[in-house]
Amino acid sequence: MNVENTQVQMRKGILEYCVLHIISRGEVYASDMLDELTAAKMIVVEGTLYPLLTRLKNAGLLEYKWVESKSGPPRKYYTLTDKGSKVLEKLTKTWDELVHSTQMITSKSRAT
Amino acid sequence: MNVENTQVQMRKGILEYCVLHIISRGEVYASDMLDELTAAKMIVVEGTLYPLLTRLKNAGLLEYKWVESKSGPPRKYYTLTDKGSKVLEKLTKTWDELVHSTQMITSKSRAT
DNA sequence: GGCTAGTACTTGGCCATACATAGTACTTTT
DNA sequence: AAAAGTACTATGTATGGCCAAGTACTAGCC
Repeated sequence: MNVENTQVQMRKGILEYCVLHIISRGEVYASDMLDELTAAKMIVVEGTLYPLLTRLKNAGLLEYKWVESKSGPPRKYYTLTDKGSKVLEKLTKTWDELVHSTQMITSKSRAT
Repeated sequence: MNVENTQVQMRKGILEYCVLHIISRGEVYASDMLDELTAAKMIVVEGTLYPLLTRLKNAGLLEYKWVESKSGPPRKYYTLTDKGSKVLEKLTKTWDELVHSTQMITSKSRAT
């Protein structure tokens, strides 16, 4: 057990929420998302993002279409399904509650 | 894959942070922590909390002493070690950054 | 003394996700 | 045709939260 590992654990689940949110704003493909996640300092690597997208797609939250690219192989552009939108709503609520709960606990100061 | 599961995943790591914070405020035993976590709507069950405490203790972040109880078996009262305090500081930073990163992403609205 | 109920803590197994790493497929450049 | 770059796929590992069953101690009761 070390700090780095806990930091990894903290990201679990939250990444899924962020990815759904990014896709909800319009069609994107994986590298776009990686750029945005990296810009927000939400460190993610390919090996994490691609399997996540596949999981979300298999769960019926996403769909994609192939789009030809001018510089390389075709890309999968993702969009949210209705089901995906509903899940995103629930996750937003869950995340807000989690932040709130954590704040309730960590804002208390030492008893004297 | 379902929403409940993601909600469980979101708690990963965060729970550790909350537990360290609670202990940092003074000696407590497991049931006290369960009460506070439940009050903050951070749902936790025994089977999660006890193993977590054991992990943290084995990692040298916590220590405990047995204290006799008037109504049942003796209790383990936990306190933070120096190492535990340092880890708590790092996790506080990590958590704040994570909240900030998530906010950066989820506060963006749909592109038009 | 033996029995039940309640409290506190322990243990083993299951599952899902983040990550590392290696690999496939397509396009462009030289 | 070979090399380089981009996009996506596949496999295996580690970890933490949870469930469920179990152990151990105390108190109250007959």
